[in-house]
Amino acid sequence: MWLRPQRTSRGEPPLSRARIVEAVVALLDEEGIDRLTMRRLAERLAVMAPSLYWHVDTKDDVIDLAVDAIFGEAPPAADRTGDWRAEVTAVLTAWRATLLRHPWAAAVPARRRPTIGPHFLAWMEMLHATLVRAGFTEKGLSAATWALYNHVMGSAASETALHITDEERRLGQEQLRANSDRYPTLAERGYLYDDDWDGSFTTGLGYLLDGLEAQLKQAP
Amino acid sequence: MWLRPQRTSRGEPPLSRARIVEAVVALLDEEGIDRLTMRRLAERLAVMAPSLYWHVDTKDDVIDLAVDAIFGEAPPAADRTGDWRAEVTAVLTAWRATLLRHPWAAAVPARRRPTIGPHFLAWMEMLHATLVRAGFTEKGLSAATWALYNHVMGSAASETALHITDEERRLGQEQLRANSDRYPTLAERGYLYDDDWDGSFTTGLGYLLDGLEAQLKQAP
DNA sequence: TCGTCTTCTCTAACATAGTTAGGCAATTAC
DNA sequence: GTAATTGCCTAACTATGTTAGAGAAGACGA
Repeated sequence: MWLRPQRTSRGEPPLSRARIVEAVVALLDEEGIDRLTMRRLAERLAVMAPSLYWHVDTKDDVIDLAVDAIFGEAPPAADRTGDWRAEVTAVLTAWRATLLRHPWAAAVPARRRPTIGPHFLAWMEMLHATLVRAGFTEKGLSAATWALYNHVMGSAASETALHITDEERRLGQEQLRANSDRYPTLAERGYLYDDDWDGSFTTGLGYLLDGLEAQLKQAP
Repeated sequence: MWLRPQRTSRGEPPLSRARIVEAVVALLDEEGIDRLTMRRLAERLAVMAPSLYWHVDTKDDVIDLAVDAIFGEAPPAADRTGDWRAEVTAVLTAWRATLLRHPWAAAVPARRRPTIGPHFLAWMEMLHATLVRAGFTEKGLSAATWALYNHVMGSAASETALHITDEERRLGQEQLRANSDRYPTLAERGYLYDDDWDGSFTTGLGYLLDGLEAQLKQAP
């Protein structure tokens, strides 16, 4: 008994959901989602893995908490300029920045249940409210929301998942050229040739907003 | 020796990469990606798990093969009507149908390396070529490709991942209403309220195409 | 025809994972 | 002061991806 280390003398605060969340985000940022294990997470908290299960039900819960946590870092700004295009752009740009700060995050929702954490919902509320004020209703609102949602999430997911090295890019180009009969356009222009993700996001968002604006003017 | 069953007398064709691909797609379709294990896949082929590794390097390879295989089922149609909007719509609609036939597929690329299987590349070539014929070049082409890519993949991923039961939807609505001060718009209109995925896809695609068309007319 | 080589599957096993059971100290509640 | 609760621990179970190495069947050359 006397040989065992005293728990409270470790100097660190006891385990708590908040500390777990903090630790898992740090772990994901530093090592990526493949290296997230309950044991590694526990180690970071100077605790044994099963202890985590007192505060959390499953590993999936931990991931859900992590995703919601990053959306809580920078709550959506709410400057109602009256210019809905600018507002949507601002929301989505900040949204995207959050996802890129935590490159593991964009891929998570695609594979799992709907994200319904409070912080994420705040962003969704922001986007939704802006579109409602812009004049969208019913099906148009739904389609606009999903299109914009897919654009942010998709572009962030693409950017973070599709990173390849120069060597891989070179090899890919080689393969394409070797099969230029099957892929003439790709062989000529390249595939995954463009690294200007910011530009693609912004330009693509512009396309979408142009289309949305036209829709609004047509049926207001 | 004589007691052991003879291998070739099992009546089934021997293991091959093609048979593995066929089996993994069936397994994924029937049981989903969470239930894909090398042992279960092997069982389906009346083989022990380690035997698979003669034909395949890792489990990820198997998944890559599966994804590419489904894109080979229905090779992209190539009716060049001259109407690029109709052509893009046709390609993306078929693309989406493929993803929805195999609900596990849309989530895969988001998490992994770029898809560069031959069948998938054929679809990408189709989309790319259509946009090139429509008049897109350089940055605009890249942005258009990614925007459309994200729209198909994203909408299919959303549709297949975000399915919730009526009970869950009811509970979610309840939660939102209980917090209607934080989420006024969502509480009123609902979140995940709309099941018209087809409609959202088509309408959203319309927005995008409108925006793309405007861009083309502006700077041809 | 014999032996050797290649091909392919098997058995056995390892390391790592998520998760559960149950114990035990510290703290809190009465 | 005793009893209940909290919250962490050790030990262990099951599942999974993957490797090592044995061995059978056929191919192939002498």
